[in-house]
Amino acid sequence: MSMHAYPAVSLPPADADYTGDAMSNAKPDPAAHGLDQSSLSHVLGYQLAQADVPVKKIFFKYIGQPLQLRPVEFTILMLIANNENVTQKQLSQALAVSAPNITILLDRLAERELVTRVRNETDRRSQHVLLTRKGATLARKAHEVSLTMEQEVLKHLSDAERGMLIELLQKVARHRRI
Amino acid sequence: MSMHAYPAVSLPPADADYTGDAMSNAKPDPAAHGLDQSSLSHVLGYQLAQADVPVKKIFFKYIGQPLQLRPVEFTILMLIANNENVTQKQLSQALAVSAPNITILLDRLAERELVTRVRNETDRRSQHVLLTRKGATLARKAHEVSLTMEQEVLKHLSDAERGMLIELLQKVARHRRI
DNA sequence: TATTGTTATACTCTATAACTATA
DNA sequence: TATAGTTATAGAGTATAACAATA
Repeated sequence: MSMHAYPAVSLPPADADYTGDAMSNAKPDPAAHGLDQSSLSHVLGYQLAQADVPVKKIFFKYIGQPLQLRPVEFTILMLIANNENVTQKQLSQALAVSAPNITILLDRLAERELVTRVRNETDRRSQHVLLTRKGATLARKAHEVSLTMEQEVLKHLSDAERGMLIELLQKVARHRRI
Repeated sequence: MSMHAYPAVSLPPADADYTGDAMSNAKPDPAAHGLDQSSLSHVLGYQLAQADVPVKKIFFKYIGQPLQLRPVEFTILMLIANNENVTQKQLSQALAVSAPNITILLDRLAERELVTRVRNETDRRSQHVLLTRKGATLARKAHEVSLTMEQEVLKHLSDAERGMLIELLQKVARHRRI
């Protein structure tokens, strides 16, 4: 009656019969705050959420605070910067953010004069979203900072581990294609 | 000032700088929805959000809907089930959820008669959170289902890859200080 | 004075429906 | 009739401050 479908590697904390006392572990997870998390160690969603805590904190330190950008806003700027004539519909689909939410997000960015909307003349229902000069400058800065930020996020991982982590996450994300 | 999660985004191309590894033969995906997302491929928070999309979807199918538990509620039940005399403060820290939010979450679980609070007699400021009989039954069921759920979440990964992914996420989570 | 937990408040994200303007 | 985008609204999540009880 094994709890884990996959083989234990070096770090995972406990096995199926582990019932008590998280502190008896040689390397207790600091994130656990002394709690036994063995019944959650196989739950990917839990591990994603735990990993997201320091990642968000570091994002806020490097980009959120200094550049006044939330993650979704940062992502939108990156996508607009790298895609000519992107429409709101495309952003909505690519970001899996509802159309009303995209409207509100772009309203806010437009109010800060970071983006503008230009009506698509070949199909006047849609609009192209563009960076202003100010927006392009901020996007460039944000991308630059993101490179430094990732060094802190992943500083305890080797280059091979970083690549492996990204690749495995993308493999999981591939489910979304369904 | 609240930070909202990275948006759910479709797959970006694989990291071009990653020199590869025998463990995975993943190849770059065609840009989703015709958008170039390469400027985000190195951003871990973005990759976490992507992976979280199918993970959440499958969670709701297996646990969220059938057992009427949101992810944070599921997690709380698991932690209470495996930790005697856990306090709200411990839950708050372990889950990185604010104290007021823990209060509200436990209020809701208590209203469903899944948990009870018992004043700690040695330090009457704190309370121990316990599962009721009904809560223990639900927690057992939820844990059982979570094992099946993970098989679907990770069905595209080999056993070695699953272990590696969990291990790497825990390594990132270890950044947490507090 | 500090800590545990609660209450109150405000702001954000999300989901949905209804609306417009175009096609 | 279908699509792109907007507006309106309600629900849920979370952050913060102020507060109570206890240490």
